Amino acid sequence: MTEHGTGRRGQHRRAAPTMKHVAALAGVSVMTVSRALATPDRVSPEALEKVRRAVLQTGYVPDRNAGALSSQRSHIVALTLPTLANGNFADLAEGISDILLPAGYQPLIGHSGHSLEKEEELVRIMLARRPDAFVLVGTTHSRETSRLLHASGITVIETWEYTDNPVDLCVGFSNRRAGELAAEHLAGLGHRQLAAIGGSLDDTLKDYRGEQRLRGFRDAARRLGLPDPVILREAVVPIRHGQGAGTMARLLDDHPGASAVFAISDTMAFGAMMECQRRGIAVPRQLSILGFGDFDIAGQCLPGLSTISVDPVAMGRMIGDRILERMAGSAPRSEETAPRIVLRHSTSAPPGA
Amino acid sequence: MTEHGTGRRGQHRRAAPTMKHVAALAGVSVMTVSRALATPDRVSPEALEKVRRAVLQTGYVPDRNAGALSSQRSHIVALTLPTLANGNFADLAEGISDILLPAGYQPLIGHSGHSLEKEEELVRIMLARRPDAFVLVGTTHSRETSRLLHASGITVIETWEYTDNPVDLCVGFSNRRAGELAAEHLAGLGHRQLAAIGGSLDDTLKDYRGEQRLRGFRDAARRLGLPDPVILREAVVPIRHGQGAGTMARLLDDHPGASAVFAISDTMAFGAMMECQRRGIAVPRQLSILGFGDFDIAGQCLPGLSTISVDPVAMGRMIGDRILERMAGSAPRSEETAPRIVLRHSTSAPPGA
DNA sequence: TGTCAACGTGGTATCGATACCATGATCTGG
DNA sequence: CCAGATCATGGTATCGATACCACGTTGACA
Repeated sequence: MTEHGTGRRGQHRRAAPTMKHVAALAGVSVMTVSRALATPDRVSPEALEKVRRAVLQTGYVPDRNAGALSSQRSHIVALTLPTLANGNFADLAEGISDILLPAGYQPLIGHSGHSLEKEEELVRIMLARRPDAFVLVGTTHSRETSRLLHASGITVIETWEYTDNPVDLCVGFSNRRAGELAAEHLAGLGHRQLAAIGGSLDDTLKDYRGEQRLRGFRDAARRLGLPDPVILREAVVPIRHGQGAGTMARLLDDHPGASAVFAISDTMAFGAMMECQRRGIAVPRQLSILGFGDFDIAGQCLPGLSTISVDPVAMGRMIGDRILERMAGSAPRSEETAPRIVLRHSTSAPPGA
Repeated sequence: MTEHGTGRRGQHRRAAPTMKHVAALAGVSVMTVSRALATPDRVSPEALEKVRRAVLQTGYVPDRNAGALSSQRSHIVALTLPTLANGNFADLAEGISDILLPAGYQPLIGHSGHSLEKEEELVRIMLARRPDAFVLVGTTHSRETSRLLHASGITVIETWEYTDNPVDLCVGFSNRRAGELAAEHLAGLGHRQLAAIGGSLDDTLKDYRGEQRLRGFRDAARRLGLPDPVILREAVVPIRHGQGAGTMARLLDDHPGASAVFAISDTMAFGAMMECQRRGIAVPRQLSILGFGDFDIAGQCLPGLSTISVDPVAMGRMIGDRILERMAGSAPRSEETAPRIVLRHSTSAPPGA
């Protein structure tokens, strides 16, 4: 009687215990078990205790996929990141998890390698798990990605970049504003000839958000009456293997006039600093360097790297909160967060000032 | 007719299209649709074409959870990492994904924050999704974790640390061996008084694998006839916020005799190098520093950090391959991978040599 | 030309849970 | 003391897919 019925479905691996097993052991119906686990206050204390014991004894873990099928709520939240190997995105994911896991939601993480095609593929695969919400990094997506998400009819949250016209909801900062902030900070220190180093524009691996930062940087410089910044780009996406050293070398060789450099990411900024060290250029006395991202390394290197922080953990938590609100039936609003300067010791007034 | 039956289950959000919708549109049965998607070669070309068109038109994405319930194979692989904010683990996850995703498996990633209690909680939550396989980092788990995994009867792969007695399968390296390698390298350069810096032994956040490395380091030094290495530990888990600078300062103050330092992670090694730079101690001329992990930063800093690499991407792919083999019915074997030294410029012969 | 295998297709039961409804027991109030 | 509400519980249908079986068609071969 405690064995499963016909066993027709072939010889699978030893099956995990089901609610039916627990119910039989506890001497109650499966419905009572279901309620005991989901809404304990609607079950008598005695029944609850019997169920509790049976669960412990069997090592029962409910099958949430089956539950999802029945209730039409999977309690899964999909999350597509460009890559895991970037502290900021990892932090974002951890922030989201911190909020969602205790609330009974399971984050499902994927990485697209900065490619819109891979993102689309990923979205398709993840939609097959019927998430209750979908978090996307960035606001640039393929046409088909948008169509799929729209057809699925689920909550979509775009992040890492603020937009006034989100697909659905948006929690993010303005990359353009981050760039402006960088220019304003450097100009405020007295620098006039600015420079910036960023990622390239390969066809398939565009760094959309980095470009936004560069644009904001240039526009702010113009607005402040400075000459147009020198802007150099590397041949690859800057995060990870883009060290910035090569670009910095080009900058130093070809544009010796610049007294301050904004790097599109801390990784590049660090590489740039190393190139300076190699050449015996003192940072910040001879050259100021400003990064972006506030990665761990920014606080550890010498001199400490001044950078722009967007607090990804906080952003992740905000996203988690928005999702829970939406799941609870309320209508949360999009939110723009503010990037802020973290001052350390890699920026100062220009040499002759 | 194309509308769903009773609609009894309340007013949900706009529902995603189902196989029934596709079947109706294509003018075939749901079984034919199912086969068209799963085993196209068992369906006539005409039917296949009709289904294909209907799928495109509806934007249909199959519900893999429902499929999993029916077929008893979820095509989910659970993966518990200590943290995402560690390049090595992120690489491991990407390596696994690279293999599994194209094969139709979905990695489900969680992070335990180095805590066995959180790992257990995570395992429980992930088991609720009925993964076909479970990948765990490390070989130390709570009693209940082991019980749950055992009761579930699924494939378990332990990694990041090799053991002869795995729960099920193991793909990893010997942390002890990594430590030995470090001592052998430094001894081979002519160093006699070695030192090592590592993570602390808090009660809940033990760095088990780091301790193994330290043990291997000490044992190898003894075996080589060197005096016992000085071993200092930080008060927190070394990765991420453990910069190593403080420990290095203690080492320089209290044990000036050591000419070479092995750091339990590149993060600490980098902090140690910065402390040396701060004090004007030349690396490697006055002091050799050897790291572990071959993080990106090791190749970027000055001098380049000599370190021990365990090639996490390759390990991840190996894990993915093992899982696929197991799923295909064969019986893959555990595998021990070999850590190897990556020589850069932070280690050399000791000062007086 | 008849027999049998292979092939393409559809019907039905089922996976493990929850929604909804029905039932009987207990409680509350006039 | 009984009507109506509340509570605890169980039975049944169902979520969206696949496993298994059954059937009709076609083609190969003797």
